[in-house]
Amino acid sequence: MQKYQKLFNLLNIWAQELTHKMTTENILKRRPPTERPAPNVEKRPARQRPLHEAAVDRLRDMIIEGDLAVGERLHEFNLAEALNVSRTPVREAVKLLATEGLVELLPGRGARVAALSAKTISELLEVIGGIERHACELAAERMTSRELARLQRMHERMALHHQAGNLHEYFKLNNEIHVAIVAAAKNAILEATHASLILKARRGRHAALASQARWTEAMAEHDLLMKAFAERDGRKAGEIMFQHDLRTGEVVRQMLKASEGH
Amino acid sequence: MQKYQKLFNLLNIWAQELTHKMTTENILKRRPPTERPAPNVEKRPARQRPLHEAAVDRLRDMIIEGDLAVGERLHEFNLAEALNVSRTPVREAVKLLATEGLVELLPGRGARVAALSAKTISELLEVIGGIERHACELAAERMTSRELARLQRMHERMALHHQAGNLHEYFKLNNEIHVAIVAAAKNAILEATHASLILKARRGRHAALASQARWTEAMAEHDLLMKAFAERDGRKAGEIMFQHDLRTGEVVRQMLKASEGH
DNA sequence: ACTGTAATTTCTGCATGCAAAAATATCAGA
DNA sequence: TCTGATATTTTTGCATGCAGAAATTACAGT
Repeated sequence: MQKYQKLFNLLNIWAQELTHKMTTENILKRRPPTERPAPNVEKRPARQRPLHEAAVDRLRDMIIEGDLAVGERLHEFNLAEALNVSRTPVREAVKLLATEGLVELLPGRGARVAALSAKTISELLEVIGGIERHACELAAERMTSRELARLQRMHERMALHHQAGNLHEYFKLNNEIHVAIVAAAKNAILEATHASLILKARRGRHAALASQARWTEAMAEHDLLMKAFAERDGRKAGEIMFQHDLRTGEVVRQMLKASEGH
Repeated sequence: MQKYQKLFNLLNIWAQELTHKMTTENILKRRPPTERPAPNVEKRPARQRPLHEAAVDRLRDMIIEGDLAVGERLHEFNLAEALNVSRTPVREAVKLLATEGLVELLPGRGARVAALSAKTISELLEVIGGIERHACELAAERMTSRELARLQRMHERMALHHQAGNLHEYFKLNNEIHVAIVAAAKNAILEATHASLILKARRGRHAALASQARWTEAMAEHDLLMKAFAERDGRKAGEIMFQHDLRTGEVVRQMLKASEGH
């Protein structure tokens, strides 16, 4: 709980005071070159990935998985301890998550986990729907036959998981299919925009996992979607996708609404 | 050029060494409450806006306005000096600009201004087109008559600027109209997504400023757009907007292509 | 008990220290 | 003069210091 942090710092100052002169001398009299190679060999910092990046990912997961409750304050010190880094990378990570909309910056008071209201998830899926509709239209024109075939195979595997009642695998493939369609549109900006929105929507995704009725319905919509792609009818595919997303949004919205009411 | 930074630091250490004990004592013997109010009165930190935020905006402008050339390395120390802050807020700002796509992070080597290729601007405007088409459809349904009237007035003012040959004011209003239409769609996520894309596209905007032929054409398209809105025909408005954006994209792309070739 | 105020503690925001990586300069040997 | 090794400088990435703001607690006066 970071009690007496100031006192802790003070003790550190005393400790440093004692060793300060030595440290300064170390800087002045640089280590002779002869002894440099040896000690460096055993040292294995082994860090290729920047800490702030790891921090972003860890924190994002913590928020999406609900480890950090909505509205909870993000304490730099505590998070830094939890992630075993200093406050600096944590601060950078929090700023990034703020641009993603996962956390809310309180000027002068840090940040807290942003609320994910039923309204927000609804808006999110409306936008995702628009983007995926656009992606379908472009993909129908631009996708190679290889890509189309791959999509078909993914779809079939998803159908198998549906029949087997394997909800988790079904959802995973479902997500991959959506991503693959956007990728087939061959527009990097579209892909990146979509990815960032999908990420935010993931927070509400677990809510959708609960609806069995919607599951079967969604499967049927995906069937129609693949038919439209087979005919290379982008307009039709887009419309199906759009409605598919809007319906998903409505289901998630109602579930969140119900849990909000409670 | 940050020559001899290390030496500079070293001198600082010596200076601190001299005052260190005093500082420590100041911390121990906290200032008595009686003399606290007085010295604080004259102090005017006068900073309500976080430095890192100001840094983001300044840097973004510098990149968009071309003060920082494409591919140029971003040196924390230099930028910090230029903006009169320390490296910390600069680092935070650079990270944010990286998520916006304006700069490119080079792991272990800082960052550089990201290239804005003809392809990228083309993709950007394709996505913006898709989003604005969607916005038109939603706006036609959701916008109030007040909003529609306001849009009409903006359009008329823009037409005046067009006739007067006032390019700068024309573009400003043009931008405001696009933003207003997206706002009328009543979807905060859509609005935010659009805003962030527009921001990136601003980098290529000055290129479009040059084309007089496109200017007149674009004005005609806006006329059609307003007619469609008057009829509350979202589908039609959306299509017009989409084509409008694609054409703008094509013009900017060709201009950038030409300047790339040089 | 309740409210407002002062004292205390915690926390944020920024500055700066420092080790190690990267870039650059130096120079010996071909 | 070029090449490659080595020394030097610069730069980054992270850790940590510290002032002041915010939050909390303690407490006096009602």
